Amino acid sequence: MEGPATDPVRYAAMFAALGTESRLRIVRLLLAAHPGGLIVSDIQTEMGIPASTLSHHLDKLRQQELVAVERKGTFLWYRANAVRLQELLDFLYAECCTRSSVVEPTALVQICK
Amino acid sequence: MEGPATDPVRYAAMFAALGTESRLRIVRLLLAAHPGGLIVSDIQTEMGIPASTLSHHLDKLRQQELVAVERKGTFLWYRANAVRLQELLDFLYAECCTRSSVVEPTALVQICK
DNA sequence: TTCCTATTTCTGGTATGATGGAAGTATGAG
DNA sequence: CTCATACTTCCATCATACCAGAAATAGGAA
Repeated sequence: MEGPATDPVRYAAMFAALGTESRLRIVRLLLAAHPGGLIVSDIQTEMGIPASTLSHHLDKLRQQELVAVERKGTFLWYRANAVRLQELLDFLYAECCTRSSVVEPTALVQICK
Repeated sequence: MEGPATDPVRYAAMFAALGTESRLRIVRLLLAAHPGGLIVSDIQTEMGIPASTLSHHLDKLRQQELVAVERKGTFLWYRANAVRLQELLDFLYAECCTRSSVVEPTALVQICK
């Protein structure tokens, strides 16, 4: 019954989850590896941080559903959650565009080729 | 000499600045009032929080340049910073679109009318 | 000047968050 | 079963963030 989550509390929590360099880098890694995803040890190698610290960050990203995880044998595969990222992008875009004319619609599309 | 700020540290800080309900609501208020902006006491009335608390939030948003302030006589007028918001939106979009194919380009444009 | 309003800064208390070593759990191999 | 690997949870520490009353500053009016 959650709905599309128009309430600012959830979006604030999502922004907060992206609000550290470590977690933002993790999301970037997962986006670069999308849709295949990455296993924790590979993320750890890339990040260069202790396993427990990384696990905490992954947990926070998972709480906000910015990433999803699936076990395959011994390994846990993390991947970026496209739906939530799109929601976040839509929210920010709608705020800047619908509520005001801060952002021009055409500006964004050019970025993606 | 700052440049367009492609580094994730700054974007993480910007996300963090939007990562509380209070500050996200403030930005929404300023976007709704764009480009005129609002004075502090009007924001306070809308938010229902103490002046000192509000001032701290505004300071944090200003540090990340998500809002700008200008004094006109006795009043301080705060307004949303279109440039920074656009940068943030572009960053998120570029990550989701260029690095992967998480987000379809067309999906966003429809939102704005 | 004095007074009033607007807003910030000071100060301190409390809570939340980040970090990481150590121990625990889960899965698969042999 | 034992063992090894992958990852998490437990636990503690430290830093940062949030909050808000009180005091200070800035500007304009009289």
